[in-house]
Amino acid sequence: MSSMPGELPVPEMADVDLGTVLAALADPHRRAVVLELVAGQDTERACSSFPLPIAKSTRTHHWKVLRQAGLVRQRDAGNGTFVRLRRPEFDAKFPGLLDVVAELSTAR
Amino acid sequence: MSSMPGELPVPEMADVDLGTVLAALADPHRRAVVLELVAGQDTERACSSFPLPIAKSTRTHHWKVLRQAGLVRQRDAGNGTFVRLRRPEFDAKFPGLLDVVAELSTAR
DNA sequence: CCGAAGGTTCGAAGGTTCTCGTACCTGATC
DNA sequence: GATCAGGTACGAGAACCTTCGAACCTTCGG
Repeated sequence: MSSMPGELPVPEMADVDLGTVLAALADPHRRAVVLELVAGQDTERACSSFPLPIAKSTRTHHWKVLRQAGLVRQRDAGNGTFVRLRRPEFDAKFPGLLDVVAELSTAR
Repeated sequence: MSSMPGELPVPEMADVDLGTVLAALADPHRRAVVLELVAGQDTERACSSFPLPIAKSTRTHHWKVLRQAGLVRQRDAGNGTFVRLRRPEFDAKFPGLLDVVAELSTAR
């Protein structure tokens, strides 16, 4: 569990389980978010910038799931929070997974 | 829904949703089964040949989930049932997914 | 015919997930 | 200071998932 000022705690990548990752990616809302993050390279994005048709508290829940699955890192800036993929880290542990899922979500 | 003599019904591959697939693969027991099937190429295997530490009725449940996720085809031979991956079909719709997940489940 | 092996169906318990509303907090803006 | 936008924490409900046991079915081997 690393935690810097404003950084919400995330699990060590070594402790992240594949099953947890797949479960996190199974939800359409979360997959949509991850898809946008992948598309935007590893840039940081405001959490409020995702057009999810769900309540505020539900969004908070989904961010938590994504954090705990090791997919994203979240920074609290007082007003507004920001997310970014744990890109190099995640790919080191699960090479190819993010790209394949992003590819499959986009292509039809 | 195709169904031949002894073949349990499976969804059309076109109707299979990525979320459903990822959810199916999120479970450790089911992932273990899929992993073995991938390792054994696309050979058919007896359902009873998988060393799962769970009750009979629970196994039945998991086979159903895997069938409905479009991952396997199951044949009922009176005594004993048999499974095989829907390999060429599945890869056509979700290229790379099965290989990546199998790879990530094996390597550690 | 009888039993054992392999499976399905059913119902139920226990846990988890997704969802929401309400209350509350923090920074920026008026 | 009041207000607003963005978020979190908490509690609750509905739905779903995993699991099991009990009852039942079918086939094969004696």
